[in-house]
Amino acid sequence: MSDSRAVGRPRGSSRAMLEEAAAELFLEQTYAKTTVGDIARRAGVSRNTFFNYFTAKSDLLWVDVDDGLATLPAALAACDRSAPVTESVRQALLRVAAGFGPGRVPWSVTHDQVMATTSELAASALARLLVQAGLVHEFVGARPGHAVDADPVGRAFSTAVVAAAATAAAEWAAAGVGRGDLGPYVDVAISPVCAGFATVLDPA
Amino acid sequence: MSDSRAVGRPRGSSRAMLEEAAAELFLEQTYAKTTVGDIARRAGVSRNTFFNYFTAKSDLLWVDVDDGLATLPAALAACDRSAPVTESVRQALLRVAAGFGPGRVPWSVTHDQVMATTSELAASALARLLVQAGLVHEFVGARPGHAVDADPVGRAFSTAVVAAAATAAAEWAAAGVGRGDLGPYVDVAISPVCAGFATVLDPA
DNA sequence: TCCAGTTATTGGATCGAGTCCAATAATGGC
DNA sequence: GCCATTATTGGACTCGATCCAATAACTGGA
Repeated sequence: MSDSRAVGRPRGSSRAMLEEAAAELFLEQTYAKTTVGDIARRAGVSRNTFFNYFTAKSDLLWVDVDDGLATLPAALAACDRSAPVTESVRQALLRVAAGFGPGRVPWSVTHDQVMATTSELAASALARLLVQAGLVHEFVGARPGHAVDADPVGRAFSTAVVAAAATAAAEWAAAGVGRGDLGPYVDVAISPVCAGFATVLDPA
Repeated sequence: MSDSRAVGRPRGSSRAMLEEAAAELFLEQTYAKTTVGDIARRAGVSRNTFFNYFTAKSDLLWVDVDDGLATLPAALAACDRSAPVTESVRQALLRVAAGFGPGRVPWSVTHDQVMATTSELAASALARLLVQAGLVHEFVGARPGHAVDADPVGRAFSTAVVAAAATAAAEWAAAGVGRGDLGPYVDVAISPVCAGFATVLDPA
């Protein structure tokens, strides 16, 4: 799991450079009015190099979010396996949410300018949502004692709980200065979902 | 609310023509490999004319879905206002789902070929999901006795329940031949969500 | 019949995201 | 110095989407 970057031409650029350049430009102009070419130029690299680091321009809106979301698998794995599934998922999501304090608000949601980019943002948003829901569903399905025929229910739960959490995150970000931590927002949003599915998913 | 198409040059083409042309091409080639130009050519119109009828190529994946979703406002309005909110929403969604029988499976979900188009489909999918969630949320918020400070909860409920319904629809479509009506799928998926939020949203 | 207003259709130009490929640069190991 | 490996680059290309000006087809009225 080490670098394994001992051979070949060393990178002359970095993700961070591009992220910084993009952040500047998104402030100066809008997200929409900033082209990939602009970002690459300011970062001092070729347009193609940009696509060596990011698969899409919209990735830049999610750098912070993706960092946070990356902790979900670990949070799920660290759960007490004797607790009810819904409770485990709830705690895992809260743990992920705990990673976001008032100061750490991702690009995708803060600046209203960005929000104008509805369609492109929607695409990238759902992509992430589905990935997280998939992780949760995998976790739910792996629990011993989980009935196979309850799978549709598990999938519904996974999607619903992640969607609720995402909604909470959106409200938190929109709350502006004075929003506290993300945790409480998520708690309020996902607890009813977990409670509702508890009777169906958790062994009697 | 009548035609009001008495003046001006009459349309030489129609949405239906383009939809048919697209359906043929999606079968022959993939969705991905079919360009807007292809569709327009087969329909016998200009490429620009296509964009007079549809705002995006992806709209074609959702013609059936959009028809069905259009009935949601009416279904919500027709609800018994004395019943608990969560129950009203549940019934409204089930009524919308009832519009989809085994024979009526929309393009967006049936053919696996289409599913390959993840990103473009995701964009259009979330757009629709958010619209429906917005409608539900509006409905929930308009209920008398709905506490204003419960608004975040209402929003979480709206998003979660719509997401669960969408998941159910996806499973239903993926079930292949022999899938029955959409109703039962949706019922199983959204009932726990409604139950979970009932204690929080419905007046004690 | 001619004209004005209205709407539909069209061609052409333009932009920008994303992909592909072949050439080249910079490293480490031999 | 040669080789395998990896990063970077330029260029060409496709395609979705937008914009604009021109034109076609209809209406009603003078």
